[in-house]
Amino acid sequence: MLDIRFVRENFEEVKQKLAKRGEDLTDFDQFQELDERRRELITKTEKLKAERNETSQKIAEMKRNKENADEAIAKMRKVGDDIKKMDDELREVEDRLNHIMLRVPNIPHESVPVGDSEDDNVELRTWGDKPALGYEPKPHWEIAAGLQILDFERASKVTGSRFVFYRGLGARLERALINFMMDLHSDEHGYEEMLPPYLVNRESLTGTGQLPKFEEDAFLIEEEDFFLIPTSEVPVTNFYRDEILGPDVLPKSFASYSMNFRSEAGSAGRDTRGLIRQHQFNKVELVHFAKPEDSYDTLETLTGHAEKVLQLLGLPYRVLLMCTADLGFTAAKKYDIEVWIPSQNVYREISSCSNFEDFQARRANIKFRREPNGKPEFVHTLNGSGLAIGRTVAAILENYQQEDGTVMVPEVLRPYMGGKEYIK
RNA sequence: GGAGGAAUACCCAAGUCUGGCUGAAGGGAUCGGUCUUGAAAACCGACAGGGGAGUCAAAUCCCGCGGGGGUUCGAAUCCCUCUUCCUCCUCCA
Repeated sequence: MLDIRFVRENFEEVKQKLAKRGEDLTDFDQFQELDERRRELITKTEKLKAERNETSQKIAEMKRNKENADEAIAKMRKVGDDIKKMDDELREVEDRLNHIMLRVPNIPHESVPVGDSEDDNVELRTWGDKPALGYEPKPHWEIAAGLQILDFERASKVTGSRFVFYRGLGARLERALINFMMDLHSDEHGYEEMLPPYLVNRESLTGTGQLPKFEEDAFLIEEEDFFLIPTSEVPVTNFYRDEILGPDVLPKSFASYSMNFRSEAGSAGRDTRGLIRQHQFNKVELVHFAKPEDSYDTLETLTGHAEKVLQLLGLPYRVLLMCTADLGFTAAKKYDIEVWIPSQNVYREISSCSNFEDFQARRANIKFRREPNGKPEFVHTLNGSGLAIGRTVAAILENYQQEDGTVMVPEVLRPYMGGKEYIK
């Protein structure tokens, strides 16, 4: 959520910046009117409340002195009615204002390139050599079928499309990657390890920005009004919701492994085969809470941590700076890391590292103090995948495939795979 | 799932029955000071915060006793509702 004061004082500038994202701003135009009406009602109603408080004290005094207070009481009854009416209108105005503000996306950072589509994203760097296979690379689902390590068919029988059974060394590889990444981030990169709840309430999804605008993307347990998490970002960022962190807490970073659940509404027909787009997938997520002046340095560090995983696994990748059109709702700046997928001859997103500045902190009400008795300020939140496990498995199967149908195990994973050099 | 109990400030805790000088007692922690070579102890002092309206900035005012409603001239206190926690029973990995 944007700072309402900032929006009030810089309305045209904000509008202009949001327009760069291609936002529909018809509702946003009501902001000024509602904001003004709100403050007008607050002023009036507070004046009456002050009068009521004062007179109530007098009534109490009169009662103690056994004097007659009927006249004052009658007068206050009328004032009470007026307050109630105005408070009702105020509530309605605030609801409408809130409705608008919760749907306004973040303002892009000045270093973000303006663009109309994903074609305007900027490739910053590439890493690694694409494997020279000397034959037509097989897609990972074919490799997996040959090795009997993934079973999509039985998963559709048991559940439905976009689900999968991992079996044998496939399951072992998935588990190895989770452990490898969690060890790397907690032992080498200084993250505190975390295992979060997989179900969260509405407030949490609102805090990180998935609600109210993107409810159809999440799975809902209607009975309890709980949502399956689409990413650890949601529970871990909301870990500090409605809190004021002491001076010694920041910077704080968590590495969280979780299963993630996404409805993939609107993605029908895309990536229907293989591990790329599943309703359920494992991911190690890196979440940072930073002081405002540090958050852009933190974004670089965070991105480096995600890249490190790919480097150690020996998987070729590139890093993109996302343009204004491809930023997503909550980010002020975002890097995507894309891994090389030989069978498709393209790079595919495997990590997304974002700085939300205080956008999520405002929604989730997460603050910190610089001094023990200092004024609370909003923290900056960031997160990035470190990495999406399913897509990493796909990348390993394809980049490490051998002509005989087996797959070499990247060296760093062998200790996690019982020393095995090949999946065969 | 059944039966009870509880939620007050950073922590503990009185106040709730019986609504009104409660501007929420008291203790601990914390911070500042005295003392000390330094520290502890003791003593002295500070200690509701947070949000909002307002203003150049203030002053001032509003809200606030788990969340949300309600009753009343007036609510920590009465009513409704939700959430969380605790005890016992039942069930369970």
